[in-house]
Order: sequence, then C-alpha cells, then structure tokens
Amino acid sequence: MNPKAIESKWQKKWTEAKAYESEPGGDKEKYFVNCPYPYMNGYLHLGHAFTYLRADMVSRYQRMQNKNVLFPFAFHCTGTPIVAAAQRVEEGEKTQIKALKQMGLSDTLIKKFSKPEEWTKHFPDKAITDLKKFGASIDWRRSFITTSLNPPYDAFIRWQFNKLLAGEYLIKGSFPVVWCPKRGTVVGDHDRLSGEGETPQEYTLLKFKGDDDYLVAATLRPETVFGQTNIWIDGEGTYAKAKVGNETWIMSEEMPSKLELQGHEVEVLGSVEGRDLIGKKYQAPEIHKELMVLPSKFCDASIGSGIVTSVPSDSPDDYQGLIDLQNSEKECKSWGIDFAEVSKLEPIAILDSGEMGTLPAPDLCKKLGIKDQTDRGKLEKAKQDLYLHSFNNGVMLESSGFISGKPVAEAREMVKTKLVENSEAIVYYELTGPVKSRWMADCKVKIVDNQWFLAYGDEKWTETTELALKSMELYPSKARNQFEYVLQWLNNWACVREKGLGTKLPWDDNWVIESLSDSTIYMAFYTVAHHLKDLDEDKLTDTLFESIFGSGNTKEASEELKIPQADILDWRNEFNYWYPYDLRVSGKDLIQNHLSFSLYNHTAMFEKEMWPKGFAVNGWVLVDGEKMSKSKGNFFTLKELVTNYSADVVRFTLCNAGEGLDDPNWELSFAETAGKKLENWLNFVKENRGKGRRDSHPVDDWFRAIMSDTAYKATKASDRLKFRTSTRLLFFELPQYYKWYLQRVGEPNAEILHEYLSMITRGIAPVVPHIAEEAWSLLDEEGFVINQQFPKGKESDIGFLIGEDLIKQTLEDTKAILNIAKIEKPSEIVLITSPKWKWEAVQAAGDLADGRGQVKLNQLIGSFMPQIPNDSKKVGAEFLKKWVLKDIPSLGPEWQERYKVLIDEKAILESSIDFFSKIFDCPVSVINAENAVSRLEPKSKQSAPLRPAIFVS
RNA sequence: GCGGGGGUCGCAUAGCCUGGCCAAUUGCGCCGGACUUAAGAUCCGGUCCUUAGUGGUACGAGGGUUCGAAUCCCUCCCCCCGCACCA
Repeated sequence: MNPKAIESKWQKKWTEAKAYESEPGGDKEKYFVNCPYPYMNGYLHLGHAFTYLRADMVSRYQRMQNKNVLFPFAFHCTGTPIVAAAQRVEEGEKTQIKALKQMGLSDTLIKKFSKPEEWTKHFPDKAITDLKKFGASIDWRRSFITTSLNPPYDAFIRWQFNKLLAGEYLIKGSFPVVWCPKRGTVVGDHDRLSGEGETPQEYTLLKFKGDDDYLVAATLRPETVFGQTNIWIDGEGTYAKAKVGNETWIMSEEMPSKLELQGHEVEVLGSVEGRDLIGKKYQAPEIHKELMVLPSKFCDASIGSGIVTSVPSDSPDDYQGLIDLQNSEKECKSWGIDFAEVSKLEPIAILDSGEMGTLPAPDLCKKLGIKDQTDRGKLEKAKQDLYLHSFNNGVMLESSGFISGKPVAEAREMVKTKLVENSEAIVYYELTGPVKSRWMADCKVKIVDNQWFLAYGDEKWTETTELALKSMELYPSKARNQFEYVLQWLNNWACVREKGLGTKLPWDDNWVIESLSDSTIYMAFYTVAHHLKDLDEDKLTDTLFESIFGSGNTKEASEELKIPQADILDWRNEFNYWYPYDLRVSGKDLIQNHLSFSLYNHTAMFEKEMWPKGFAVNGWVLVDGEKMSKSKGNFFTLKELVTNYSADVVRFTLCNAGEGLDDPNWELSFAETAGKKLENWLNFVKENRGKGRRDSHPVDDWFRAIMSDTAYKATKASDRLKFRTSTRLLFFELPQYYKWYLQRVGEPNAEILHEYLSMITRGIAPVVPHIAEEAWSLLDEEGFVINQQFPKGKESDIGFLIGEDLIKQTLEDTKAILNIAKIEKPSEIVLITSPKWKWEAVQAAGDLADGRGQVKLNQLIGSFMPQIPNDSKKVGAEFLKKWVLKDIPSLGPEWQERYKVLIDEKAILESSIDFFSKIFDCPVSVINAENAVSRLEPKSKQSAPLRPAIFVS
C-alpha cells in the first residue's frame, strides 16, 4: 500500500471520529498547546512546518500521556504587507505578479489579488488543506482570521485595548520614524533599496545666539559644551536662513524640510554664504561665551546642520582643525580673521577619560601622527575610539559646572535636559546612515505625533512580567537568559499605525492597531472562538468579553445582550478550563518581540492563574546546512514537500532535523531514505506479528530490561520536547539491541516480540502518526494508536545488564583479535577469566579509594599482597600497579559500581559457549586463569575482571 | 558594537549543565561481503593511526584547574540569531 493512500485513509478516519475536536471536562488533566499563527501573504513553507510539527508532536505526545489536549490554529492578516502586496498587484508590478505566478496561481486569480480580502481568503484555505494533509492534530472548529474582516476577533481586540487603556498600560507620545517623503509612509527595513538597519538617532541641536539670528549645530555629545572654543563652518558652502517658530536660524539647505517633518514650523527666508559668517561671534549655549565662527574642511554644508561646535579637548577633528589654522597665518588672512585671536584658542579639559587622560583628542592626534584635518582615515578611527572610550570610562571634571563628578553617560542626559528646558537646544533626529526607499526616494526622519504606546518600558509592568517569566517552564531552559535580557531591554512599543489591515483603535478610528500588538492574548480567544462565530455583531461588546474572560457578571451581561446566561457561563467555563495555556511553541526570533509582548499583555489582562505556563523556542530550518531562500532554489512549501515525499516522511525528516535552539537541518538524503525506513517498519510488523516462541530464555530478561530502559529514556526526552532523541532511541537504537537479542536467542519470545512491536509503534506515533496507525491496525489492536499510552518504562540498574555487556565486549574483542592476527578461520578459542584475587584486588582498591576515588599504591600493596597466592606475587604486583592504580582510582563512581558485585564471569561465558561457537564456527571453551596451564598460561596473565584474556589459534 | 546560542572522528548529529565504563551515539555517505543475470532494496562487516589486544593522536586554537577534561575556568579565532515599530 502506498504511503499517500495510508495517510489519507487515516486522516479520514480521524476526522470522522472527531479525534482532534477537544471539549472541556472529564477526568483527564487538560493540556493546551499552541503556536504563533502564520502571516497570510503566501503558502506555508518548511520553516512553518517545523514549528507546527513540534506543537503537533507535543499535542500528540500529551494525548498519549492520557491528557485532554487542545491544539488550535488561526491566521494572521493584520498589518501592511498584504495591503502593500495587493496594491502592487493593482499597479501591475512585475516582480509581485511573478512571485504569485511562481506560487502556481492562475492569471485570473492573480487579478483578484489586487483586493486584500482575496489574500485573507485564499491563503488560509490553502493552509488548512496543507496542514490537514500534513497530519496536524488541530481542532479546526476554533480557527479564525484576524482584523476587522472577522467581527468577533475585531471586537475581542477592541475589548483588549479598552482594558489596557483603563489600566494605564497605554500611553500617548511622539515617535521618530524613517519616512519616505515621496510615498508619505513609514519605511521599514524590508521597504528599503539600501540602508537596511539604519535608524533615527537622537542628536542635541545646539543654538548659538547671534544679534538677530541663531546658528544651529547638532551634536551627539552635549556634555562637551563646557569645552567649546569656537564654531566650525564650511567656508565654501551655502546655508539657508529660515524662520523656525519665532526665531531665525541659519542651517544647511537640507535642514528646513527635515525640521518640518520633525514637527517644527519652518519658513525659508533666503540663503547665506558660509564665507560671510566667518569671523562673526555667537553666544554658545550653557557656557554663554562669545565664540568665533571659523572655517573648516571637514564641515560639509550638506550634512546635518552643516555647522559644528568645536571641542578640541575631546574631538580629534576639532583639535586638528584648530591646529591647522594656528599653523597658517596665511590661511587666516585669506578668510579675514584675526590670527592672534585664533592662536590664543586652547583645548579646555572637561572630563577625565581614564587611561586616555583629560585631553584625549590632542594626545590621540599626536600619538597617531595625524598630518592635518584631511587625514580622514586616521581621524575617523580616532573619533570612534574616543567616543566609545569616553562614554564608558569618562568622568566629568570640576570645570564642567553642574555635572562635575558625574560619569559621561549620566552627564549627557542631564546636560541635554537642561539645554532643552532653557531653550538653548532642541532634540533633533538624523538617520544613522542614508536610506533609500523602494520608491527610490531618500528617506528622512519624521516625528509621528499622538502615537499610542504599550508601556513595556514601565518598571512596574516589567516587574510583574518578570514574575510571570519566573513561574514559566522554558524549552530549552537555556532560552531563559535571552528572555530575561529582553524584558530589561524592551521599551515602549508604538502600537498603532496609520495604514494597513487590522482593528481600529476603539476611541480614535484614524489609527489601526499594529500587528504585533493585536496578537498577544489571542490564545484565550481560541477557547471560545467557535461559540462566538455566529453571534450578531451588536452582541460583541466589552460586556460580553469581560464576562467571559474577565470579572464581568454573566447575569448582567446576559440581560444586556439578550444571550442566555447558560451560554455565557459555558463559554466562561470553557475559557477557565483550558486557560492558561501550557505551552506555546515558536521560532527563537520571536523571543524579542512577540513572546515577550504576549507575556506582558497576559499580566495586564488576566489574573495570575491565567499566565502562560510554558514557551518552547527553536531555531530556523536550514536545508542541507544552508539558509532556505527563494533565490538559492532551496525554498520548499509544505504542500510540495508533502506531495513529493508524503506527510510522514516530511515529519520524520523534520523531527530528525534538530532540537533545541540550534538551527535544525533538513537533510535531503534523509528525506530520500526515510520513506523506505518507514515502509520497512510496516513490513517488519507485518512479518513478525503473532510470531515468537512460547518458552523463556535467559536473555529474555535482559532484553525486557533494555526495552524498559529505552522507554524510560524516550519519555524523559519527550517531556522536554526532545522528540528527535526519543525517536532515535526507539526507532534506531532499540532495533540495534533487538538485533543482538535475536543473535543471542535465535527466535524471540512471543510476548517480548509483541511488546517490541507495540512499543515502537506507539513511540513513533507522535512523529509519524499515519504509519504508526497503520502498523497498529496490523497488530490487530483496538482503537487508534494516537489515543494509546506512550511507552512507559523504568531505568534499569547496571548490575542487570553487566552480564550481557560482558558477552558483547568479549565478542567484539575476539573479533578484533582475529582481525589483527589475520586469522580467518580459528581452530580454537579459549576465554580465560581472571583469577579471584584480581577481583578482590579491584574491590579492595575500590574500598580504599578516598572521596575523589584515589588510592595510595603502597597502602594497597601493603594490605593486599599477603592475599595473593605465592606463585602469582610477581604478576600480582604488576597487576596492582598497572590495572588497579592506573584505572580504578582514576575512574568514577559508576565504574567502581561495576566491580562491586562479584559476578561469575565463567558461568556467564560458559552459558554462551554455543553462541560463540556458532559465530566463529570452532570449539570454544572457558577456563579460569587459576587453572591455566602450559600454552594458555602466558596469555592468562592478561585476564582482568570483566575483560577475559582471549586465546585463539 | 551590545545581548543570546554555537564550533565533536567525510557530512549531519548525541555527549557538556552534574568531569571518570568516551576513540566518543545515531543517521547519511563511503568501502568490503551475502543475496541477485544485473541494478535497486535488504542483510552482515568495516570506516582516526598503529598493534596477536589494553598504545598514540583527537572534540575550533592556546593556556589553566585536576590524579583525571569533549565536559569546569581564562584568552583568542570563527559561525548563527536578535538589536524594534516589522511580519
């Protein structure tokens, strides 16, 4: 039977049996697992599949641990990408249309994709089909899409935001964004032709007061105002004169429009030549000294404000610029400035930067041997080094007024605040580098007013959230470090947008709630989604949601909304039954936003008992060690993979790809051979079911112990979501033991064989449910395998396994020796077990060992030599030295444990003489070294406990 | 730069937290054998070097702690993820 047929057969049966439709109640413990819904601008791909498979495996595993499991799923449509893509289709943009064509969409269909609604219909439908074929154990009744296209969800989000506002988790403010002036929109990283990663950077724009105008200069280091000596300007450049508020400012020609975007009223009055400003004096902020305007070459009228304040003590550029002028009277004359006055200017020490001293810029310029201000390479480096060093180590000196004694980092904020309060400066933003939008325009910084923020920066809220994190289980536990860091670092999050799909802000419908903010507590919505689907829109009110999820009174809600109170109570109970969720499975990239946001919002919206119980994070799927990407041609959709390989093969390969935080690796070679492996298992079950002998064999117990041990380990691994480990144990390692078992007993015991078949079938069911189900039916077992118990077992103690290990080891050693000796067909094999005194020696050593496992040689020899038979004294001393002291004291507790029990090696080996003779096809005998004579004697000296000497000829 | 996770015998993976049955798991690949007209599949054996056995070298590089280090500590090199208004 081909795997596809098997898969659809069982999928149909599961659906008919409503195997995954979860209802609250019953005696079982509940388990609620979920994963982030996918964004619906394309088909599900390998990356999605990995995370969803993990959730699915957990769901199946927990079900097999006798729990009532809920695993729901939904689809995300909020935000700009769908709208933007639809817009591009509308405009007939070629790359967008080509992309859709590559997805296999017809031309007529693509035309429909100019409407966002079409995306939100088409892709979720396909995703459901794909996931069903993938064998996902999802309760589809509870599915939904986000945004105002789905009224119940829309209303749910409105309730959330009203409640957040009431709880003062939402605050209002302004916010700098990267802005495309051409398109009039915010430009995220993926909307850029160049300049990815560049962001708005906050500067302090210093104002220098003149007679009837101001010069403005942007600085990153406002604390250095105390060291200002002059003002730099581009003598060759042209500047703009503009009215800003009630003042007249002189600045670069680019700047008025930037200021305007940043919320200032600006009117350009005319222009000023840089040359005309040189030699003039302006009053510097904070220090209120008159400073002269001087020309420089590093100043560029097209960058920033085109004007720079000069702090030669701490800025290499400024220092070098000053030195250059002071070195050239001629240069000064040509600009018409007073050379004598320029010569008097000296760096003013303002901060102690530790090992770089109090005048770091001059020192550094001299040290690096900078020629002049055109020596850009060296100057840039000096600037970089100095900036970081001062920020991290600098402490302000006495000369720096009210901030003296403060570290630079603190002083910077204080100075900035004071200057702004005194109207001697404003806060101003520049991009960290040039950004070009996809609409070919140079981007600028815009200040968005009236922006709403989720106050993730709030200390109290963060504290509560940290508490929530503490109570959570994380998989793998290593991920906790990252979470702890993120909670510290998260700042207020701008949570509304001017454009895109989504839910309108309840109190201001000019704003749409942003996509990361409308997906923080929706796991709660799953619990009742199917009940709210057909409710009239006018009943979807805050009252309703508050009575289901919050502290609302159900009777009052019932009267107000004309919904039977029993219904509301049912819904409320269902929420209380499933919530909180036990586990959310996600990619590790969501730690720093979505998962943390979700935690914050849970603490804001729900009582402590409803806070999430677990997060599992995983890496990003690689394909044969490479990142998956469309351009590399290794981009696979879930659909094509399932079509090409079958669901179980994809599941098996993905499960084998990796676990933990590391990036899982999809191996094509594994995928190619996985189908065969699974088929072999089915065949194996078919051939072996009902077989086996009825009587018992000494090795049976050993294999039972191994099976139990394997089951125990597999359960432990699965509890930690390590399904690869668990599958390897059951599907790859246990069969290795089984092989050995067969080799030893010839025919397996019937009961054991059945347990073996059943155990592996149940054990692999979370990973490859279809094949497992088929195998289960071949075993003539009752019910679905997906509802059976996952294999249970217990850890077996070493003592129990030791005998079989001895045989295995001896077999391997014998083979190795034959190999080395190049004996193809031995005529005789004698296994010589170690004499009793050697055992006693090893045990004595164990007894004498101190806490760290150390044994003193003379002590051991002294106490033990008398017990050694006379004829063995010499050998005995050697043995003690070589074996006991070399190995025993240096080996750990487990090793010592092994030798504690005196086992009868001879009996064990004798019981397997038949086994050995069959393998080597020659007579095999076992003797104790004490009885070794003539030709066997020399060899017998090599015998050691659990390591018999082996004589071959 | 900052924060997090990593680097293991051709490739991929386990082991590391809690040091000692660790020349180190498992899958793939490769080599040899059986079966077969042949191929595939399957099964068996091998896959660091050396040796009628217990040796050497080796877990990114270099130091350190220890009787003992893949495992603990330090330094360096390299790879991945994230650094925000974006799903």
